[in-house]
Amino acid sequence: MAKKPTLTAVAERAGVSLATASQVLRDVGRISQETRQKVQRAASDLNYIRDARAASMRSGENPEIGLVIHQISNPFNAEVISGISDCLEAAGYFVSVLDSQNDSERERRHLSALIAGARRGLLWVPASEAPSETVELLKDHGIATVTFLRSVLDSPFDHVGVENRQATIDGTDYLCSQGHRNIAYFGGTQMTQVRRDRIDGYQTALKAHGIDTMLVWDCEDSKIAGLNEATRLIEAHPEITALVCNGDMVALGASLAMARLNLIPGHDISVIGFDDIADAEVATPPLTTMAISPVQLGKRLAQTLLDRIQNPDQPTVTIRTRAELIVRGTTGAPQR
Amino acid sequence: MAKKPTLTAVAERAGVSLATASQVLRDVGRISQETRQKVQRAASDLNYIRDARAASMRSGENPEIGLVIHQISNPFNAEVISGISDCLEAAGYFVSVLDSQNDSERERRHLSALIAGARRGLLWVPASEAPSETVELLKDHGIATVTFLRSVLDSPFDHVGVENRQATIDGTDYLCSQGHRNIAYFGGTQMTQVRRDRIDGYQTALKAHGIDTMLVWDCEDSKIAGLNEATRLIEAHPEITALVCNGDMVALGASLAMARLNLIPGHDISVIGFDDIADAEVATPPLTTMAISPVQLGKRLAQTLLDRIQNPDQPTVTIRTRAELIVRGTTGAPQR
DNA sequence: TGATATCGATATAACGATTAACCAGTTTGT
DNA sequence: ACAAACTGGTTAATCGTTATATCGATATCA
Repeated sequence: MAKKPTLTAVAERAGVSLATASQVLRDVGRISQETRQKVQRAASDLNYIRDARAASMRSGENPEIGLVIHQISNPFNAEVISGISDCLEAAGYFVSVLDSQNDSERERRHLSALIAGARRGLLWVPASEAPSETVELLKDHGIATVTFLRSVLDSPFDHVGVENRQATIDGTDYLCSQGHRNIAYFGGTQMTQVRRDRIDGYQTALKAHGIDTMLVWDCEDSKIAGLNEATRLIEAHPEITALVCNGDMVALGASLAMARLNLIPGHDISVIGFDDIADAEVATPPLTTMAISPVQLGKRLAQTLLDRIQNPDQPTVTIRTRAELIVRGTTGAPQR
Repeated sequence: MAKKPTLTAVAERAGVSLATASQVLRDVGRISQETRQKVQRAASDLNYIRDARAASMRSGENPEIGLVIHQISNPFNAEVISGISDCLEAAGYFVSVLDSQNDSERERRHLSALIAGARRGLLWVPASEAPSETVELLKDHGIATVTFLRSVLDSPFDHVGVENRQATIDGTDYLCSQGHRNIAYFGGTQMTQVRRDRIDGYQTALKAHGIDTMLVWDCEDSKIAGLNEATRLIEAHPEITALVCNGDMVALGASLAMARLNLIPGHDISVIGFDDIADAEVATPPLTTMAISPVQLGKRLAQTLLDRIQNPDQPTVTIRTRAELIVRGTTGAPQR
C-alpha cells in the first residue's frame, strides 16, 4: 500500500511546475500539447487523484452533496434516493447518504458533519421533532438546503413535498362513497406536519360526509408493527370497516393482520396505503394506495437544489406533488 | 444566510490568537479556565463548526468513512448498513453511503470521489464484475478498505462475508431429505463469487444425494422479477418441485408466483430463500430461508475496519459468518 | 544567586491544491 | 519601427486548520 500521490509528485515526474500540472488536469489555461501529454502521462502513471479537500478549499467548489434521511430502509425512501442520485450525478455531483434513524440528536451530528465537510448542498428529511437550533445551524452556515417529504416549521428552506391533505381527502372520500361509516386513521407515532396534514384531510373528508366517528391509532412505520397494531386495533374496535393508513408498510402489515383475523381485505375490511411502493402492486391482495412517483419527486428535488445552488438569494420555493389514488384489491363496499 | 464562521473569527471575537482558539476547541494544550470559557463562548455565539477539510488535511485524521454498495434499496443491505453505522458512530466515525447500482463505471467514480475526499476508511460491496483497475486505485492510495458480502479476486483487502457454499449445501440437503429430486437454483444474473459458491453448494448437495438433474435459472434481484421469472420457470419445467433461491426477494416473488399458479408453497412446491429479511417471517406463507444476522455482520465489519485502521500493516483477514437454515412455511415434502 | 521548570499563550510553518499576477520571448498591428 | 497582444509557462499568495517551536513571566530547586 503506497502513500497517496500528490500533485507535486505529478509535477516533478512530468518536469513542470505545480501550477502547470494543475492547469493541465483541470483543462484550463494555455498549455502546449507536448507538456499537456507529459503531465497526463505522469498523472495516470501514478494513479493520481486530486485531493478534493484541498481543491474545494481553495476553489470554493465542491461536487459533494449530503443527504440526511430518517429511514434508509424504507423502500419508498430508497427509491427516491436513487432518483435523486441519478439526476445529481448527471449534473456532476455526488450524493452521500446519512441515516438519522429518526433520532434528532444523531441528525444534528450528521448535519454538523456535512457542514464541516463543506458539502455543496444538503437534502434533508427532518426527523420527527423539528429542532429549531439545527435549523439555525444550517442557516448560519449559508449552505444550500432543500427539505423534502417532511418540512420544518417556518422553514427558511426550499421544500419538495406531497399534497398530503388533499391525498387523504381523496382516499377517505373514496371509502365514504363506497358506504363506509367507521373509518380509522392508522399509522405514524409522532405528530409531524405530514401526519398532521393527512389526519386533517381524513377528518375533513369525514365531516363532509357528515361522519363524526373518528379514530387515530398510532403505529410505528414497519410491516411487522402494522401487523401487530392493526390486530389490536380491530380487537379494540370491531366496528371499524376501513383503514386509511399513514404509509404502505403499515398498510401491508394491516392487510396481513386482517387476513389472519379471517377478515378478507377489500371485502370484510378496506385498507388504503400511501406511497405506492413496489410491493403494493404484488401484495395479496394488491394494495389500494395513494401513489407518489419517487422518480418524479427525485427529479424535482434535484432541480430545486441545483436552482438554489445557482441562485442562492432567490426567495424560497415550495413544491407539492399531487398523489393519485390507485384502486386495487384492498378496498370495496363494507359487508358488515 | 450568513457566511461560514471561521476559527479566525472565533479567535478575534474572544480576543485570543488563532492557536489558542484551536487548542481550546480541541481540548488540548494548557489553557486557563478564563480564556477557555471566552473561546467557547465566542464559538457557540457564532455557531462555529470547524472546517473538516482543513482540519483533516493538517492533522491527517478524518472521522468520515465511505460505504459503496451495489443496491441500497435491498432491505437486507439496508439493515446491514444501519448495523454498521451504529457501531462506527459509537467509535466516533460517520458513514456516508453511495449507491453504485451495480454499475461498475459508477462504482469507480464513487470510489474515486471517496479517495479524493480522503475518507479514513472504506467499506465496499463490489459491483458484479470485479474491476481490477479499481482495486489498483484503492491499493495505490493506501486507504483502509474492507469488502463485504461480495469479494474481489485475489483480494488485497479484508473481507467479511458469508459461508455461501455451506449454506446452500444445508438448504439443498434439507430439500433432498424431504424427498425432492427435481430442484432448481433460482435467481441472480451475473456470476459473482457469491453466486458461484452458492451454486457450487447446490450442486455438491445434489451430487451427494445421487441427483444429476440440475437447473440454474437467472433472475434479477427483486420481488417483481422473481414473480415473473418463477412463473416462466415452472411453465418451462413443470417437473420442478423445489427452488433454492439466491435471495429472499426473488424467493418471495417466486412464492407469490406459485400461489398464482395455484401451487401451494410448502405443499405443492418448496421454496428456500437467503438472508432472512424482515418480510420473510411475515409473508404468507412465511418463508423458509438461510438466515444471516445483519446486526452481527455489521458489527464484525465495523470491527474489522477499525482493526485495519489501527493496524494498517497487519496481514489481511477474511471472516465468514455461517448462515442458519430456518424452516418456516414454504418447504415440505413433495406431493407430485 | 543562578539555573531550570512550569504556565499560559503566540508566531509560524506546514497540509495540497487553485489562481491571480507576472515574465520573457515571439508575433501582430499600424 | 514601436507599442500591443499573444504564447507557454512560473512564482507566490491563499483557503482554514493543526503542530511545533518559542516566548516572557513567575515559580522551584540546589
